[in-house]
Amino acid sequence: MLPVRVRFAPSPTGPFHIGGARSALFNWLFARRYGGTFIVRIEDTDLERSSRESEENILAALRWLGLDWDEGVEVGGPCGPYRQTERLDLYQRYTEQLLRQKDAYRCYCTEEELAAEREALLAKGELTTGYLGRCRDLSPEDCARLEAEGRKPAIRFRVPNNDVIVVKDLVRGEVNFECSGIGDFIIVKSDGIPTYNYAVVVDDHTMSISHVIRAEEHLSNTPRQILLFNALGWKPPQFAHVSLILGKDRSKMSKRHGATAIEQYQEKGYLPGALVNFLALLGWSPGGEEEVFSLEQLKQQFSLDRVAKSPAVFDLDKLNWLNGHYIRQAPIEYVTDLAIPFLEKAGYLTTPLTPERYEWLKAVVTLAREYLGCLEDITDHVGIYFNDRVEIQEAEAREVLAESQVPAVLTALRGMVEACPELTGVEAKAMLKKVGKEVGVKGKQIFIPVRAALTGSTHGPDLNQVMAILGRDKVARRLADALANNI
RNA sequence: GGCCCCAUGGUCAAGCGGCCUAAGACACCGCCCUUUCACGGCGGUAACCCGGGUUCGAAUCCCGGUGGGGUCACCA
Repeated sequence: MLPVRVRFAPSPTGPFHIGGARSALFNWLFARRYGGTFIVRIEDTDLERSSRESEENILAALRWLGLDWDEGVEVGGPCGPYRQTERLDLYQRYTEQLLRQKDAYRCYCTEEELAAEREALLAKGELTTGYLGRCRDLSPEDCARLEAEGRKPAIRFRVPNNDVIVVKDLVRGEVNFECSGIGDFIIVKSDGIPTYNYAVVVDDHTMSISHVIRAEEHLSNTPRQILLFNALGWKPPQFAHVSLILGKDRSKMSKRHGATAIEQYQEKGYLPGALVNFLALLGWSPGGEEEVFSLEQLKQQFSLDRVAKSPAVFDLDKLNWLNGHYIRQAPIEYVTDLAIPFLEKAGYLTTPLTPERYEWLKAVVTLAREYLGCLEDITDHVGIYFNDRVEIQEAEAREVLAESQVPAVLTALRGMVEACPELTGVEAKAMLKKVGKEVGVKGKQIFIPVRAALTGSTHGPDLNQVMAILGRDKVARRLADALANNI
């Protein structure tokens, strides 16, 4: 078997899409699983829309996800350059070959003419399938005349008439396409830049790509590419077309379905490991009952024959669950560090933090992370620790505070707290117990009002820990406020 | 519309002719744990798109229908 060489070949024309990330992941996993090479190539032949900025975004996102590449932009390699606009002379060489072989020809039709032609056919009720072939058999004299008019030719590939192209796909099996349904397509635009279908073939061959793993939207392009491979006398790589990621309404995932850019998930506080785990399970399954996998585990198990053929709906609920799981499992310092920017942005915090403050923050995050689907949500759960005054969150809290035993409970507790130099969780627990004895009430009658007085809510994390985090002074003051009916 | 792909619970999915009175996960519901909420544990509701074949036997194979999706650019 040939050495495995796979590539991820994004076009840097916008934010890095979740679907692109999954393609990248599958390629990376495949390379790592079989000891192959993972290549990143930039397909920037759309001069209008491509930008260095979005190229850098994509590369940064790849690194953030933990997907490193062996060859490609920035790292170099033996098959470079890895940006298509830097390989123009290469394409030109093969264009000349195709022209010479008469597998390609110059087309002088303008975009306007083609659009008009298409419209005319549509008006007659005939749906078009590709180019009609006006310039297919131009004589050298015709070409000279057209060029004298100032027309710049594009170059089209001459699709043979009655052939059938068979795509042997590793996930879909054999897929047949009639050439009659294809129509001569442009391989070099009139500005001399190759089109996607052409550049991809030259690059995949010259980079010795063994497997092309990409989204299903490219399946119908594949026969064109195979035609090109054949005309150039090259052996096509193996193909594997992975089904698309769909939005809730079952159409291709797009902006209107919510966040589609990797960057957005990063900004909301999703952990790269969780995202990778989630994406891997979208369209691929290891078969067992386990759902949580590290990148390391994934790369040991991944295989194309367990890739599903049917499209998958992006389920945010499941992502949130998985991400929450990662947030709860990860080392507390890691999660704390990731949470800091969100807390800063919410105005709860200013950095740098003193070591004491950082330790305190870790305790806050420890309690808060139990509730999180993503880090962004942490700000909804920490107000009680940062705010100066307590705000009643629910009517029930107010009702609880109005109960008859409450003044005695709060007064007793307040006395104990004020007499205590440093309030720890252990001490808080002991105090609450003692309050019960002194006042002669127990259980809920103590805990719920104390919680309400301290946090404005009747539920929340472990009360002892909450008290320890608030500290002696804040607890004492809040108890006093509650006693004075001041909240 | 032409061409192509796909079809198991609301969602992700296991299943690759008998082990299926169909796994697991998310979501949902109940119970337990707990001072409360969450986490966690236990349990529950819920699916083979339809119609024909093939076969002793079909969720699994074949054909047709229906439904969904993709693609038909001098975008990738």
